[in-house]
Amino acid sequence: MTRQQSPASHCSEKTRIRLLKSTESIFASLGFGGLTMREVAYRSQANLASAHYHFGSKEAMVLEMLKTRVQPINRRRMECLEEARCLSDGNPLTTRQILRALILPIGEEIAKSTHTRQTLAQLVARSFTEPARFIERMHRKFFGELCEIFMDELRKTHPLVKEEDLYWNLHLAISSMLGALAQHRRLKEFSKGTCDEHDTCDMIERLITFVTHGFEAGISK
Amino acid sequence: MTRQQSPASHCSEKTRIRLLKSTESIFASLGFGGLTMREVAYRSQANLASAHYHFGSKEAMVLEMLKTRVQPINRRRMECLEEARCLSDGNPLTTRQILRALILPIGEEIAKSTHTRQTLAQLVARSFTEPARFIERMHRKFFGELCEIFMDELRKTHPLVKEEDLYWNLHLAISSMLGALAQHRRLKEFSKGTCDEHDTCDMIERLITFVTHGFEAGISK
DNA sequence: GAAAAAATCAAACAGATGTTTAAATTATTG
DNA sequence: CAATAATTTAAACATCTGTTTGATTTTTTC
Repeated sequence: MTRQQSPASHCSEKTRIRLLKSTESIFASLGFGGLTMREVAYRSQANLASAHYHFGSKEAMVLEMLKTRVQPINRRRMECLEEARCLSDGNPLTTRQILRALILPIGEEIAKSTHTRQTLAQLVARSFTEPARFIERMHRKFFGELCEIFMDELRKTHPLVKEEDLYWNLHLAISSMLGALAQHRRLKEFSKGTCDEHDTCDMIERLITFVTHGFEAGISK
Repeated sequence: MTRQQSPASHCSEKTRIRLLKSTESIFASLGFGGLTMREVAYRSQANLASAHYHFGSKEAMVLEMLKTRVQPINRRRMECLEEARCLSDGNPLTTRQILRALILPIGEEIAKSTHTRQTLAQLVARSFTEPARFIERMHRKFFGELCEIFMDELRKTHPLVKEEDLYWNLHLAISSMLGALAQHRRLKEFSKGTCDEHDTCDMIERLITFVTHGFEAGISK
C-alpha cells in the first residue's frame, strides 16, 4: 500500500525525455496537427502506448514539452530585466535595455541548443501561430503577466507617452520578434546566400536594433 | 464531339466560389491541417464530392484560393511602387515609400473585405507559417521575384550600404509585417481594451513607421 | 528473493478524413 | 425536344489518427 510519490526512477525517465525531444522537433516543423503519436513513438524508439502512459494524451504531451521549453526563457527574461535595473540604479531603463531583456533570452536558448539550432526558433514561432486553442490558453497564462511587467517598465521610461502608443508599439515589437523567428530559416534562400541565418548573435543584435528604433519612432509623434 | 472550352456557366460558378470562400475562412483560422473537406462542403451548402469535382483535391483547392487572394495584392504592390516612382521623378525613392508599397496593399485588401476583416490578415500570416510544403513552394514562386524587385529599389536608395545589411533588414521588415498580421487579433486582449485592433488604417500606418525606422537604423552603422 | 509497482508491448478499437464511384439531376446545345 | 455535357448527390472505400486494453516484462521495495 506504499504509494511511490516520486516516480522519477532513473531509467524510466529516459523514455519520457526521448518522447519530449521528439515531440519538440516534430511540433516545431509540422505543428500540432502534423504531429502524430506514432511518429513521436517511432523517433523515440518507444512504443506507441508508452506516450499515452507517460502523458495521458497528445495534448498533454505537447503542453508538457512547451512548458519545459517556454518557462526557462521567461524566467531568464525576468533576470535580464533585473540585471538592467541594477546597472542603471534607480534611473529608468532605456528602451533598448527593456526590449533586449525580452529578446536576448531566446537568442541564448537558441545558441545553447546546438543540435536543434533552428528548431527552437521555429518552436517558439509555431507555438504562437498554432490554431489549437489549448496552446493559445497556455500563452495567455505564461506570457500575459510577463507582458504587463514589461509594460510597467516602459511606462517608467516613457512617462509622457500615451498608453495606447506604448501598447501598440510593444505589440509591434513582440510581433516582429516572433515574425523574425518564424521566418528565420527563409533568410538564406531569400538573400541568395548573402546572409548567414545560423549566426544567432548577429540576428539577435539586428533584431534588437530594429525593434528598438521602430518602437521609439512609433511613440515620438 | 463539341468540347466546351469555357465551362463557366452562371449557376455552377456559384458553388465554386462558395467553396473558395469557405476554404478561405476555415484555412485562415485553422490552417491546412485543420481544414476538412466536409466542413468546407457543409459551410458552402454543397456536397462533399462537389469540392473534388471542382478542384480535384484538397491541396489544389487551397492553392486555388491562395492564388486568387495573393496575386491581386502583389499586383497592387507593383502599382504602388510605380506610383511612387512617378511622384519622385528620377530620384531614388525614400525607404518609407518602398516599404509602404510593400505593406499598404495588404491594408487596402483588409479594409476592402468588410465581413472577413480579420480573416485576410490571418490568411496571409497563416499561409506563411504553414508547415505544408506545397504552400511554401507557392510562396517561393509568387513572392521570390517580387522581393528582388523591392531589393533593387532599396539598392538604388542606399547605394553605399552593404548587400548583407539590406537583405537582413528587408527580411526583418517583411517578418515584422507578417508577424504583426499574424498577431493582429491578440492586440485588443493584450492591451486590455486600450487599443482597437479593427482600425486597419491606424495599424498599417503604425506598422510602416515601425519598419521604416527599424530598417534605417539597421543599415546606418 | 518475493511481492508490488512501474513500464513496455502488440493488438485492436472507434472515429475522422481525403478520395472515389456510379447513379441521378440539372443545364446546355444543336 | 432530344441528346449531350456539366453538375450534384449519397454511399462507400481505404487509410490514418488518438486512444484503450490486457498481458508481459522490467524495476523497485521490503
